[in-house]
Amino acid sequence: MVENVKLSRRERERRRHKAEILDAATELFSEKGFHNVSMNEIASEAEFATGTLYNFFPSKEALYSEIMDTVAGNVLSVLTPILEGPGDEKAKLMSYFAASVRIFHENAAAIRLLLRANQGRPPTQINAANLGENASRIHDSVHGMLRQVVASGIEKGLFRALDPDVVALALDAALRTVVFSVAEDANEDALQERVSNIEKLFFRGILHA
Amino acid sequence: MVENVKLSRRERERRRHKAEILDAATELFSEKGFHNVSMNEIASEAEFATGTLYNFFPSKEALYSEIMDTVAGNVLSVLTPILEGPGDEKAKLMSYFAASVRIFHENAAAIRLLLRANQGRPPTQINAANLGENASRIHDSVHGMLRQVVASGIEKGLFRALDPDVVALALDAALRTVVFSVAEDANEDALQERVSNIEKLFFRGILHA
Amino acid sequence: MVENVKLSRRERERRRHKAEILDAATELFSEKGFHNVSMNEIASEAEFATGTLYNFFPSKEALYSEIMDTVAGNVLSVLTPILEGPGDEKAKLMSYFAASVRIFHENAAAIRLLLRANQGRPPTQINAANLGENASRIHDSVHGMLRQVVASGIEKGLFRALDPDVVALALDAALRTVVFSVAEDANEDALQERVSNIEKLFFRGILHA
Amino acid sequence: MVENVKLSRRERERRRHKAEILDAATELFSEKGFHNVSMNEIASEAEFATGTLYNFFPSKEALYSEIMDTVAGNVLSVLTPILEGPGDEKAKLMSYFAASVRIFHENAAAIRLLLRANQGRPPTQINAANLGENASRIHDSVHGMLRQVVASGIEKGLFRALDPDVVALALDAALRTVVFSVAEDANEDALQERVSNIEKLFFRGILHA
DNA sequence: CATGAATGAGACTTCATTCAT
DNA sequence: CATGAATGAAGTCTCATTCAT
Repeated sequence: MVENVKLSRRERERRRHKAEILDAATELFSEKGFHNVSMNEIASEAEFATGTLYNFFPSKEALYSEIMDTVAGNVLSVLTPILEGPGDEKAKLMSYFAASVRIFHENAAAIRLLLRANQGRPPTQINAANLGENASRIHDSVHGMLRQVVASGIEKGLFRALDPDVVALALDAALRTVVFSVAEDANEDALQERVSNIEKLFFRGILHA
Repeated sequence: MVENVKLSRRERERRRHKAEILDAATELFSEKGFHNVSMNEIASEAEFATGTLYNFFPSKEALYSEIMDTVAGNVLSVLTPILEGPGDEKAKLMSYFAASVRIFHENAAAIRLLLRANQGRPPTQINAANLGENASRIHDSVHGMLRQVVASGIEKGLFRALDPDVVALALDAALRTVVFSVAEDANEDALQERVSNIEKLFFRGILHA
Repeated sequence: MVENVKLSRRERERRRHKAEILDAATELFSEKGFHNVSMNEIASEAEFATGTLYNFFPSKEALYSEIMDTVAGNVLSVLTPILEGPGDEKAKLMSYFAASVRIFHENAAAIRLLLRANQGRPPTQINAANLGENASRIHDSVHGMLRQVVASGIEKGLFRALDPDVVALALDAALRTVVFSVAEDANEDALQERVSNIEKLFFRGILHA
Repeated sequence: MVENVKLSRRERERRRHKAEILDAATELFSEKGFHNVSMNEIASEAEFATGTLYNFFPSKEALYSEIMDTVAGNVLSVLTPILEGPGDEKAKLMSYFAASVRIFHENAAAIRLLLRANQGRPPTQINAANLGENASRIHDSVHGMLRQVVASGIEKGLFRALDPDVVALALDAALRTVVFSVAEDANEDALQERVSNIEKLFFRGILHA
């Protein structure tokens, strides 16, 4: 990003402050849930005054949304090239598994929040309007790509002829659940070990004998 | 239920009213989430005055808890005999799949609520105290029984030697997600069709060739 | 009272029930204060349904008032003949002391409530309207009679020429405070012993050498 | 108070606002009693929004408590040096009388509230917990010091051998009652005149002939 | 009269948001 | 931009009172 070059001190500070707020909010939301965290609490954790938050975000929901957008961007920027790039379907799925584990360790709190925001498909959870829609969008995106990979694998005769939608759903759900079944501070090896079980399970399940 | 015989009209009305409140609350909670539903809203939906709710439940949380307890009881009363009863492991899992589909159609709104309350393992979502603990308990119960079935199948040489904990987690997550991926008013056949895909996927994945 | 003779069973029951409610209420009010006792609580303690209370008293305040009126009647019916009857002033005061002690043991809870309701002269305590006015009335009555006795004693040259209003106030306050400084279940002898100290104190204070 | 020097405008305003709230609350509580005053009423009287009160006091009870603590501090800071300082017992009592009158004129509303909160010894009046405990503490403190003075006077042969506990109780009760028997806006001379009657009464009552 | 569920006004309290400094 | 006191709408819960049975 070329823009980094010409940032004034003011602008750099501004970004740093915004990031501090986002970090504090992510941590608190992840820990206690959207409704059990007040703006005062976030401000205090970020070491700013309450009003300052409103210089960066027009509302509590906007702050929440921005967290979601950020993590969604992170996740998609990693997963999209893998799932939509070149390569055979089995390899894509393997990369997807590996990448998911990595992303978890980088964005633990935010992802935990993301996952919790919108479990299945159902309506909004955060508020009646549309707070969870970002989370939904990323789920849908990943799910769509995953389904495409599966469908394509089936077409090529690589995978068994199961409903790609169901397979993608199951794959994603199982992976996410297992990844988040380990404590947040678990070491990555333990996690890898667990995930490899899912790989074995699924590959045998979908691959043609 | 023999007990019904001896109930006074008063008592019968009281139970009916309580049930009406529970139904209204379940519907609203499921739709909008715990924090986005007010007691006034529930009362209004149930066609009672606000204060009336407090003749049945000491607090909003207690009302929520009772919904959770009820659905937990329903689910466990169906699943426990299946998973802990007699029979070989493969048959148990098949029954588990079938039963899950059936329970969904009976308790749709409440289960949707249950599932959403506490996704993975993480801390509470509803409030800092322990509102989601019922949901957790049932997840843990089902997961434990499932893991036991898997472990037992592995011991007998029926299943491949994968981590039973991971397998149980994946199985449960995939099933739940798929079940709830269909619209609430979907017909049962479509659901069965989708679930049968999971069966095929998993059985091939875990059964010894 | 002749009326007792011809009371139907119905009427006798009614009175008994009313008395039971009054007793329960007196006990509770005395213990926890007017605002910390609910009508449900009183009903429950008296072993009646909530609505039944309203067959006897039009409101919570009326119930409270009736307690006050009753105890006021009791107190005045004992004290009035003593303070306004015949006899010299010193003897009247001595009888007043003795009678006060006796009344306490008979109406402990209610009097405790009475005393607490309206301490000095000041405005209402119970509610903005006039709930404490009964308590005020009896205070004023007793105080007036006492002042009259003192004034009369001064006129006759029996007592020192102090302000009768102040003397009456001090006498009454000191006596009440001392009487209620002993535990509710204290034995009467201890109480008598304490009160005799007040007698000595006051008589020396007001009698001419 | 040197500390005032370094207070920021913000801090000064904050203190002023807090004082305004306390004043409004004291006035209202004193007039109508704790339970008959709502937080909205206090806010309105103090010309703030309801929520603002909670920036200063965590609860209505805390607000009440702070009033009590303040007046208790005022009273004790004046009375303690007098009753526990040097000097003979008769002089102490005379100073105590004079000081009580003075304190009344300075803290009228609050003291009225204090006196009313807990009349004799009995349980709590304000709420079941312990709201009145401050009032109790100061009563007990003053009473204890007074008793000590009386006991000491008796030992020295200055006072007659009466029960010091009873004498202290009577003294305190009589004084308080008389002090509060005058209208809040009475002039101090009238009050002094009344109190001097109590002095004469008591000193003749307790002093050895 | 007795019952006790239902009512709904009103109390306390929280918290997202604003704004003067 | 930063501050943090002020705001006031909204939420949970209590309780005196009513009324159909």
